[in-house]
Amino acid sequence: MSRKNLSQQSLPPSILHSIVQLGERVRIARKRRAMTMEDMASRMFVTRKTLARLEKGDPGVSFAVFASALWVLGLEKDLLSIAAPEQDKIGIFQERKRLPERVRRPRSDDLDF
Amino acid sequence: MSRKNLSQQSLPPSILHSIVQLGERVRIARKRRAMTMEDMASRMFVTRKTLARLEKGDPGVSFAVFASALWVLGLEKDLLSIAAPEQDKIGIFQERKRLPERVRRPRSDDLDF
DNA sequence: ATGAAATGGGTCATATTTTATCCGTAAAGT
DNA sequence: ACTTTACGGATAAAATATGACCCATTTCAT
Repeated sequence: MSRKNLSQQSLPPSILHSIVQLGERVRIARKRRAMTMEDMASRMFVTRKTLARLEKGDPGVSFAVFASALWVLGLEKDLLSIAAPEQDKIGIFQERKRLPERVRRPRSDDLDF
Repeated sequence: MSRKNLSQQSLPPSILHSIVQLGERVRIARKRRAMTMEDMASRMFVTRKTLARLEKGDPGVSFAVFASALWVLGLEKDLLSIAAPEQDKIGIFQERKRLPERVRRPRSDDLDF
């Protein structure tokens, strides 16, 4: 009903800071490429104001807007450096912790290799 | 008025693919940490359904939701590997191209160093 | 095998984003 | 210096995301 807790409000400050910083980076990259906000926004299929919100670090912009910006800037491959399973130290450690002390031989009939 | 062109519709397939892939990565990281969707969602201050949309690769989820997920997973530092100005090859190249052939000495009175 | 718990999916109400447009200001190029 | 233009801010309307609550199904541990 009331949607009391949107991420925007109770957003950890460190996250908000990261988002603001990413906005600044998008702006820097755009300027380096000598694109106006209008130009870039149209290539992203959004309006100038939406791009402005992104560059300002508004946490409410959709992920698609952010991804589109990276795409227009030619930086879309950066996306896939996020949460890569093979780099996830915590995840790998946790996974190992769940392995059993001793392995049990399967019940002879369901050998799947 | 009509909001004809939302990013969701005219979204380059390669971007959509990246978003879907990121969703899968979030799901993998969550499972590795043995968290239920309900558990993780509550730590993110969102509902289970919103987290489900994220893991499914819905481009419409807000950037805050995505960032919160990374934060809960302990992967928030990954965010800052995106669009880093000092790694932006295209940007650096474009910037250099804009430098003038020859530098002009400033008009003597406005030396700012 | 069995039962509890996790996940998937639908609907409705509401908050928020996004668009479109106008105008003022600041900045850049000539 | 001047003129063009990019940028920033307010508004209203439409589209969408999000939350809350429902139940069905699957998955997991015992």
